[in-house]
Amino acid sequence: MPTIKDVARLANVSIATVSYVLNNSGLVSEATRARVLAAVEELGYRPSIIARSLKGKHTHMLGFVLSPFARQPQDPFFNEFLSALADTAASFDYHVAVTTTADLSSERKTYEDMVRDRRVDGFIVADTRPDDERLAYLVTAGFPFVAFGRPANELDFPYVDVDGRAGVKRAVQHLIDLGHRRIGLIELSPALVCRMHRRQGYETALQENGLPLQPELIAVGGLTEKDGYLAMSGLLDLARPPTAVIAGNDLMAVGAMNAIRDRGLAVPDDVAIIGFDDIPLASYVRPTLSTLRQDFYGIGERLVRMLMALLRGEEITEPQKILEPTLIIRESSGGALTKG
Amino acid sequence: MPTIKDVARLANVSIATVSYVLNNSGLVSEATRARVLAAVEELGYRPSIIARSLKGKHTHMLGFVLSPFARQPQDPFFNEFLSALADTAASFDYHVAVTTTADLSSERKTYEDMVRDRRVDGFIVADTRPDDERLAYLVTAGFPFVAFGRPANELDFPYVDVDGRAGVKRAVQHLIDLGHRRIGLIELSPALVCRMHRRQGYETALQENGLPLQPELIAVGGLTEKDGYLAMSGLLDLARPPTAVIAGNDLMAVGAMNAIRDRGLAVPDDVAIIGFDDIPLASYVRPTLSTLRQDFYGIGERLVRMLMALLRGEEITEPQKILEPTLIIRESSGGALTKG
DNA sequence: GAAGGTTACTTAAACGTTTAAGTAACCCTA
DNA sequence: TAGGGTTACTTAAACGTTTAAGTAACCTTC
Repeated sequence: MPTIKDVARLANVSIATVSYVLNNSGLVSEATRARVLAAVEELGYRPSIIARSLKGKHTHMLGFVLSPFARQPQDPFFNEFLSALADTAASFDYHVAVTTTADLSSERKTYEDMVRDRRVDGFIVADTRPDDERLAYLVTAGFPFVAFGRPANELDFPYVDVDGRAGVKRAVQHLIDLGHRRIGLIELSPALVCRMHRRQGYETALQENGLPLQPELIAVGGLTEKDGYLAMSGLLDLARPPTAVIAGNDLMAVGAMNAIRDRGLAVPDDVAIIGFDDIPLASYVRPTLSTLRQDFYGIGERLVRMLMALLRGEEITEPQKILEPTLIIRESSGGALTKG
Repeated sequence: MPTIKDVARLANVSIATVSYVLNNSGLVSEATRARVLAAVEELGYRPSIIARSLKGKHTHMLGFVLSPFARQPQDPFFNEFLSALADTAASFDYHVAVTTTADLSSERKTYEDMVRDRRVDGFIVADTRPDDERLAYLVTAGFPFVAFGRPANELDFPYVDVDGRAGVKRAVQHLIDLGHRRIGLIELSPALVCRMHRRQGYETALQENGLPLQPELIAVGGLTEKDGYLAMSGLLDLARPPTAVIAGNDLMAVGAMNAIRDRGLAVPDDVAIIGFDDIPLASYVRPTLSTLRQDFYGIGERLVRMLMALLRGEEITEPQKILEPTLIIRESSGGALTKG
């Protein structure tokens, strides 16, 4: 591996001159510049990022810590989002360091360690939570980061979020338009900030249509297919079960569909279902799942751009960006069938 | 951020002594060691990995490059495998740098860049291919790496692979035992080494049971659900379609099931299906999918352990490890129904 | 009681960069 | 023609570690 010294020797200049040429700083004559560049080419020289990092104060690394939530193997969020992070980071000559945490209690320590070890220049944090220790730590430590998801409190940082309120409201409206009057909600885990906004969308839609809010139609869900299965079973046990249900994510929606089928009922004829996310599974499952689409790739891309601006001290164009999810109507909501 | 100098000053020793204490090398008296450790504690000192990396020759980073194959959002391989890499690396105080490549042509360059920039100490390469440029490059460059998958040629490197031959053979035997005589195969992409072994398993099983090899029952597949759908459609167009089909992976198996259903036929009554991988989708889909399970998490874990041994110059216990996939019998093969 | 060994340190160089400060040559300008 | 400015470099320090080499004190051993 050639170093800057080898280049300097070959070009017959000092290492400082080589550095100036490479960084386009300082005053270097055209002739010398050409000689240095030729030497660089001949030796196949690449500056050591490590030496650069030691001198400057950046590592050219972005951190992404997998939370116990996102780590569920069936969650394709992971895949699309991470691809976006890596792709976009690469376009800035950055890389993404991925770490995991076994449990929530060690999560804060993981962030602290990465900060103290100066492993990364900034973080991308996903799935904001109420009382989010990660956000609290990073804000007080003054360490650069961006988040997928809003804060639950008054913490100030750049983020991208999806408008769960508007999304769920539109989904409920769609079901009401189809004639449904008893609409259930299988909620996301209370550990996620976005649960609150979705609940608001649900309540607002009912209210605007003059429908009563019936607490028994709101089931505590979670994250997994099993959570959805159990929540739906509970709703079906009611004296008057809902005729349509919105689930907090697609995984739970699929679980709900299985629960309905296992009772000998049909989707969407007996119960219509709408999910959230538009994971690939949504179009594989039969009946295909109506859902609210989040563009994970686009969100990841936008987050990295924001973080890069932050690191460079540039102005962030839209430091708090809310994106609308798209209602994708497939078979499970009955809308496509009724119309077509 | 305190440095080793601050610790040395506080403990009233030289920085060399601090370093010796921290690395458990050199001779340091108990009293001095205790004083240094106290100073470290008081200041909350952490050694700079960057400085360490500059001195030593390692970055404490492992590289994983997402190939255009693995990057398909619906491929849950990604998720489980990467979690394993990150988890296991963390247990060695290592991190995983994830990079993507837009297309195959730029892939080699991505590896070269990471090597030349000394970004990582070693690589984990997934999904070996015939004429694999990545392997060829890393072997000739003498850069440490381990692979998920065997080489197609005589290249020598440590790897973990799944015995696709034995797996498919067992699956075919299972179908034969259920009475099937016309068994089809939807192959994986020819760009993957493992396709060949699976084909061998298919052919061997037919042969051992005295069944003829009928080339028209072998369909060129690919990787995605769509590939499976198209391949199955082709098989169903035959004058005498197969009564059972093995697919190269679960995604294609699901595609095949949808193709069967869209013709008004039933799984497993008209055509039995067995997939490969046991992705989470396999148990969500109805009928649930019989498949050959690969333990992606376990494989990732094993690979990192091998790579760490390689980096430390230790002996690798089993440098070429072949694992048996497990045949998981669910509804789509008809076996469970017949028996139960 | 001097030679040699051990113990417990310190000094200083090195890793590969960046960059402030120094310098020498040249060209203006008054 | 001395003083000052510009140009085009070089020198050397610094970033935070590791580690070979040096050193001084003490302990053996014969």
